[in-house]
Amino acid sequence: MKNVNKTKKLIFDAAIKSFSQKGFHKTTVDEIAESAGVAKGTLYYHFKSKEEIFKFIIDEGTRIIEEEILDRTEHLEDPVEKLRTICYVHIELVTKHVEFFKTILSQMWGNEERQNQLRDVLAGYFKLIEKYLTEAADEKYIKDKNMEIIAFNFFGVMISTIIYSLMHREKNVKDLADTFVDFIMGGIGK
Amino acid sequence: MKNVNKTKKLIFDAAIKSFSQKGFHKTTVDEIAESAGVAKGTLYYHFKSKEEIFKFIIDEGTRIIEEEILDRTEHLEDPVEKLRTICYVHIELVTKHVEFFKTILSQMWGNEERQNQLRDVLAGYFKLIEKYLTEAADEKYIKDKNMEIIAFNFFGVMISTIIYSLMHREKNVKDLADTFVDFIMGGIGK
Amino acid sequence: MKNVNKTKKLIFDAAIKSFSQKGFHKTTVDEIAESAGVAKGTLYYHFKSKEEIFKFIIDEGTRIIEEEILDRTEHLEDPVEKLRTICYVHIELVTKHVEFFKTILSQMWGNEERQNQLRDVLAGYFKLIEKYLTEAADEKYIKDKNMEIIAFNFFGVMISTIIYSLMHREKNVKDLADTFVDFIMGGIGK
Amino acid sequence: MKNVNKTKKLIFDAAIKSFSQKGFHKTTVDEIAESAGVAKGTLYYHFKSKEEIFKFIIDEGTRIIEEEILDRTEHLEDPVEKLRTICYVHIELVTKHVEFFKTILSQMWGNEERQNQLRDVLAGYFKLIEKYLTEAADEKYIKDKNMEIIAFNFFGVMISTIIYSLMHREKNVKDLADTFVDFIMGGIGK
DNA sequence: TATGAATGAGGCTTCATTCAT
DNA sequence: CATGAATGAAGCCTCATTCAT
Repeated sequence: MKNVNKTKKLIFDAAIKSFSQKGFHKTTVDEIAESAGVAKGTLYYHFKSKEEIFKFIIDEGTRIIEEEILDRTEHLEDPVEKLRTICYVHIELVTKHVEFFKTILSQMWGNEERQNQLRDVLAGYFKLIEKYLTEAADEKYIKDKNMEIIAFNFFGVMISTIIYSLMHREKNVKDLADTFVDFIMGGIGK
Repeated sequence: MKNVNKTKKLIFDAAIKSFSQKGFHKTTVDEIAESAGVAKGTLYYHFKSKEEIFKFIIDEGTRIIEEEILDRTEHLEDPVEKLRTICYVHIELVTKHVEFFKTILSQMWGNEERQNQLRDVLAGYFKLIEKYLTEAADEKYIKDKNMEIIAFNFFGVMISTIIYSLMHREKNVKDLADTFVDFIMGGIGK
Repeated sequence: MKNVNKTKKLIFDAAIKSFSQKGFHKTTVDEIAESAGVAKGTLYYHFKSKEEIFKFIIDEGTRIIEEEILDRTEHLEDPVEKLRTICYVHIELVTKHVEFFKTILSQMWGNEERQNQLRDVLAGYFKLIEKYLTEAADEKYIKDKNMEIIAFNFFGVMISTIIYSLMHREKNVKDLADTFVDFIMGGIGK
Repeated sequence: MKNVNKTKKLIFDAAIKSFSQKGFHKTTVDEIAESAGVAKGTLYYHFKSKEEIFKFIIDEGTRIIEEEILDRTEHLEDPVEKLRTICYVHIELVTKHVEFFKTILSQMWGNEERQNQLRDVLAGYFKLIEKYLTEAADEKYIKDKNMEIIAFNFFGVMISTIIYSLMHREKNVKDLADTFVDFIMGGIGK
């Protein structure tokens, strides 16, 4: 993280924890401050507003995810293998940072400024997935479709996997990932 | 709708409109009352609380959706045709009631009482999709997988379609539905 | 006062007292509420904001002053007599509502919205004085000058009288008024 | 200025600018520090408090004004000419330092310690005007009245000129000054 | 001398809910 | 059934001041 000293990190950690567990609106600034072990004023010294904290978290979060994906895929040659790896990485990340994803999912539907910004950030992330899909299609490994919407579908299946594990407290990453990949690659038809 | 007189219906309509456009927390009781053209006290005469109104909407909404699905599929014989129709119906419904779905999507992730109840309602709805999937699998029309998780994936792809149309203001229901079905049935692999 | 029920009047009275004694910024909403004997929420039920209360007071105050002036002058024929009476009325009012005038005087110099509005209200009041001055000039009772600026000077002399009585705790209205009138009418030159 | 090194002067200049434009309460210490180009801590090294800065400005400001008046009048013999010059000097100063005067005018009405001190300073300034008036009266050049209150009226007319120029954005110093002198010397009566 | 991160009291405002009519 | 005035807890944010470096 850049431009982040110790105190700001404390606030960041406290905030992501609260936002994830209780959502944006239910999380109070007092709570974050107390949880971070700093005074409320300190929080406002480092962030302009509650919204600003949220945005900072989203930015950092997506950055971390994108980095992880790059790290894990750049040494791979086979496009399909890359996609498969992306699936695995996603399931891992989602399982590891469930609360972070829930925060995003609860905030991406409205029309408040914060929510529009969130969708902008996500758009960049979708573009990344789209890039990988296009590469695979270019080399004839997958169907040549409207890759933009396919990228969204990819995201959708991932979401559904979260919901499933949420509702069933399923923690077996390997199984989840395999089902994910199967579905993505082959659909349900015979 | 049962046990719903004229005034209660007014409140219901106003509430769904507000929740859809602004989310649960950002919608105020004053707003609903004003939009419904009744006094705030009246609203509390018909509903115990703001949460109660929300729950009422969710219950009614899912009931309507389920009814629509049944109406449109019960005369069909071919299981795959049924699934295909469900896809179409969903895209239609989502496009028609996009605000209602956004409301659900923003509220299904947290751990507040209201949100847990919402997930319970959704569980019933997932079961319905699962039933159709199982029927199709039983008759060897589709792959025989863990139908529970497939039902969730089905939901996920639908969500992603909402996001896509949200971000691109795409309104062509036919195209969206076709992409949806293709993806569901065949995945992306060659 | 119009559209003012009992509670709103209570708030009005409490607010004018506080604003006058402590100025706009030093007066807290809690204070007004407590002094009015109502809950803070009640205050916001009747007024949109602290600024709104202030504006309401200014509007009512100037209205009362203008009414008093009209009441006391409309039966008079002689223009100079009218002016003289206006002087008396002003000194009386200022003496009676010293705190109200101090509030105005402390708030009329800045560029905040509230302060611009205040000056707009005062402009109307200045116009009233100007009207009387012009009448007197038309009938050759006083010098024919730029009556607009003379109206302001009139106001200025009044202010200075407040300052004087403020600093010397002078309460003799009659004497103050006579000095006021003398100065206005004849200046200091021989 | 005495005991004023470079840094303190920077703060002084920044503070007077801010106080003038936004008033005492609306001006923040951060703002002054930033505008002065120093850290907030530095500001507190040179001044004990925000109030202290304000007081320092008032003291310096009135000192400068008094000096200017003395400079411009001490070589004059004729008392009336002196008064006339004082009028001109005032209008010039007010026009030149309009923000400084607005600051004073907004702060001279309350009962906070700072405001009481301000009135004390002003009292000295009024005494100066009174001195000139008394001299002129002694030599039979102007009416022999209660010179104390006349000094205040003098101030009042000056204030009204500020208001006028504020409201009309009138910048013609010469005209304003002439009207000022005329009014002071001859009043409005015929 | 100078800095700027940290503080926390205190301010304004919102809003779900109640209750007397 | 319906009303709407009243409530007060709780939320977000500001800002003068302090203090360790």
